[in-house]
Amino acid sequence: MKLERKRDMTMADLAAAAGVSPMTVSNCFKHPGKVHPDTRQKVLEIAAAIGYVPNLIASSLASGSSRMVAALVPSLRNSNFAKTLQGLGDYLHARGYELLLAVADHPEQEERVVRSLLGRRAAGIVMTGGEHSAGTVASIRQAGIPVVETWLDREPCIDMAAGFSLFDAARDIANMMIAKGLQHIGWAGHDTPQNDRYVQRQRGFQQAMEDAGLRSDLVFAAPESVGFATGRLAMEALLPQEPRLQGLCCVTDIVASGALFECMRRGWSVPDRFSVAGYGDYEIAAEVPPGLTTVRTNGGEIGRAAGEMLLQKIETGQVESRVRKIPYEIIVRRSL
Amino acid sequence: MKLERKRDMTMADLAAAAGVSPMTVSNCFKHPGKVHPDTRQKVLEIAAAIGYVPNLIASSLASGSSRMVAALVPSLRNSNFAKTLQGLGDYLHARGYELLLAVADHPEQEERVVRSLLGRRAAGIVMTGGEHSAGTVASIRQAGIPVVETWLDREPCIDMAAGFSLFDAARDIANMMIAKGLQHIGWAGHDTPQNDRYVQRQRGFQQAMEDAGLRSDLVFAAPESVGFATGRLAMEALLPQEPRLQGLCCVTDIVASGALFECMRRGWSVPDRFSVAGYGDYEIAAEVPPGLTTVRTNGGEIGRAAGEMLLQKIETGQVESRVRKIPYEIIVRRSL
DNA sequence: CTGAAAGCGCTTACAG
DNA sequence: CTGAAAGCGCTTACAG
Repeated sequence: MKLERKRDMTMADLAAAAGVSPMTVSNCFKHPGKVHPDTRQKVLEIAAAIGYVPNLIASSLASGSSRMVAALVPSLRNSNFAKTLQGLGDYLHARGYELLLAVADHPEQEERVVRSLLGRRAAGIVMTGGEHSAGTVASIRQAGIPVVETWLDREPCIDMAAGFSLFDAARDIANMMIAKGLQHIGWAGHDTPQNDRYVQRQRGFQQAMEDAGLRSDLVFAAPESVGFATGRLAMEALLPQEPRLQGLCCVTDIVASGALFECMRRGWSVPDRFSVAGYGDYEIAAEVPPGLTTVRTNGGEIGRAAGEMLLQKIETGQVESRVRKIPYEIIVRRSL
Repeated sequence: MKLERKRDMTMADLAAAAGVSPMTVSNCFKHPGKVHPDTRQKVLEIAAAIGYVPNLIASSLASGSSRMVAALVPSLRNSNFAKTLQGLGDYLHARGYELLLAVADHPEQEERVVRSLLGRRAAGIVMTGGEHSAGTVASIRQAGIPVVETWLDREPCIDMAAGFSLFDAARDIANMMIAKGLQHIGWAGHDTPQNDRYVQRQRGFQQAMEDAGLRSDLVFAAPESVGFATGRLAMEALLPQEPRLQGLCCVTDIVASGALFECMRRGWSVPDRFSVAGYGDYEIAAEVPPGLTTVRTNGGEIGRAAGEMLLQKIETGQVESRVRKIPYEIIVRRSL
């Protein structure tokens, strides 16, 4: 007994049903202006009636264009990336492109995913950050596909970049703590040399401390993933090192909220007894008592800009500027 | 002047370079056992050397199989979905399938996205929840593609389902509040009849209250999106209605955390002055003082189960059981 | 405005 | 173990 594969309804079937040639059907969808209104209406009606769904795989192969852009993020749990993806998706959809989402949180997986995206002939790729394995970069270069790296505003980049300087933003908020008169400030971050986005922030903090002639080595680097617990652990680790510790500069608002929670548990008033700075301006920043002073980034705009650059490059082969700066700002609340 | 489209390196190119026929090349990748080890090694070496990337679009068209499963989520900001996607992705990748992620947060967008997924001939679809527009359901049925609806454990479903009863879980935790002796309990949720997952939870809460002979209409439904602010707004709205209010049962841990923040601001001790129940056991539940009692769901397992059912259906045409129950549990901390 | 023919880059039986 | 031929469902110049 042989399993017969169910055959999809095809353009030829629709053409037969409508009494026209397949290529007239094709034109009805792709170049409506080229076919007589009556013919078009009839074809479209019959298509709807019989439930014809154009095979986009065949379409891509024949046309050599997938009209599909891929976005690669390291994690789905970060609301910043969610905003970037939203901004990117909205831009692409409005222009008839689709967004294919892929997740890769370590270099090996990234290489696998990139190969697959290239295999599916994505029209362009949006990546997160600027750290990629040599294999990934080589595949992309070889394929000659347009790429935008996001949360980055510097060259060298593989192709294009949209974002801001994570280093500058962290330095700015650390400087704000210093300007408040704090002298003993710690950093709560993540021990991951792979994650360049975290490394940049830590360096920005340290630069500010050094420039002010303050101790810059009160650094807690979470060994595992970074989260609410990191804020608590940082305080537990740093206070014994420096009992005069007056504040904590955190790699994300989540970590900062965890530090605020720890202050509540200890009954420490914020900012009188202890100050906390965040990064990201997540929703929690405005709600957690007493309100978190933080860096507001514009993830949505980064996504939109990435989409714009990518489509420009895809459609014209070039782009106005390879690097687009998306400003950040510091939002002052009551935690420092 | 004519723009010449850059041609990809093709299997024929690789075959020529290796001195074999294209179909031997194809076999090297797809059926390695069918080709002599020496030949295979040579082909693979040359492929790597010249940077050949198989065209998966052509492959899909020729073979009639995309080996690509699509997942549709309403939002990227929910860490529960992130876990489901992770569980699903891991399962699929281990079996040579890939995960295509799509986001749709309203019916209209869902229909568009589903049409596109069908057009790209996804091998199966994982959806979130059980509420879908008639158009979406019709397209899916017409295509005859396997579908798993997640966060659901009931029939009727379009095809298959994996999850638990959101209603039961909410009723259970409300019953726990009642068992503690609380009599005046409010609900903090979302005003969205479209979001069946929220509606089910609210009904579960109300059922518990009614069964206990208590007032079940102390309900706050956030008009906009639901978040930390919702917890605060619910308290502000419900307290005037019922000054004896003793606790709040919340649609998510985020909302519950917002309520805890409001208690801190008011200087109300939890749970003595006020009790709070969450839903989801997000990371914040264990960290926010004094610890949130909540429903722990198993998003990762839901994703894995969905993948398992889907591949079974894709590969064998049938499935052991159309509905798979994934248990939840109540995690007791100190907020009630 | 409409259509016959060739081709996109693979895979699938089927022979050798 | 290897390969010539047909075909997957579209689109693309090119004629009519």
